[in-house]
Amino acid sequence: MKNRIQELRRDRDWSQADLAALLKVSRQTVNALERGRYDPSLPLAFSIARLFSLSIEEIFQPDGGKTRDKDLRGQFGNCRD
Amino acid sequence: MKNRIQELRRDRDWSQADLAALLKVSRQTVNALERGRYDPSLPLAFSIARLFSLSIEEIFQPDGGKTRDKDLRGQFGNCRD
DNA sequence: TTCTTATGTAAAACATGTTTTACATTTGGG
DNA sequence: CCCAAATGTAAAACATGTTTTACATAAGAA
Repeated sequence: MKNRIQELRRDRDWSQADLAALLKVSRQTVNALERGRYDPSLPLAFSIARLFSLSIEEIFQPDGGKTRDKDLRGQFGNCRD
Repeated sequence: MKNRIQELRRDRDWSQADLAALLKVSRQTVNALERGRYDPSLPLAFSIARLFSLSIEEIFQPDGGKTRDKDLRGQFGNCRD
């Protein structure tokens, strides 16, 4: 998943710490999100979208990561519950 | 976070297992999401939205849960890193 | 150069999301 | 009633997201 958090933050001249405070998460979380180390939870994604007055889709874009199909080879034919 | 997954699934006459297969997650995950036991990851939310050809915002709605402010009393005034 | 702010990183602990296995309950059709 | 499919639930294990503490580095201002 790609995101435009850094771009949107810089447009507003906010530091990572500023943004973290507004979102009420740690600065490390903002840093990790900007650097693509992991994706935010859905609730945090909503907070981010609201803060920037954009839709989630305008900020986050599936990029061939987890939104793409998993590799399922060899995992079928035995799927009892 | 509220969601309309069950409604959208029933509109299409799919079982939870059908939907799980389409999303490539377990049936228990679909059940848990419908029953509001937890929110999906952002990537899974995207998969769900795409499957139903809707935006994430049309399916998921913050409902006063984690999207609302945390209780921050007494947590400020000492925020060194 | 020194001080300060901003940013990158790391490890541990903890919280949340997901799978697997397994079983119970409900529902509708025969 | 009986049977099958659908749904609800639970515990353990594992994966991912988040916080806390702590430190390193870069860059700019004084």
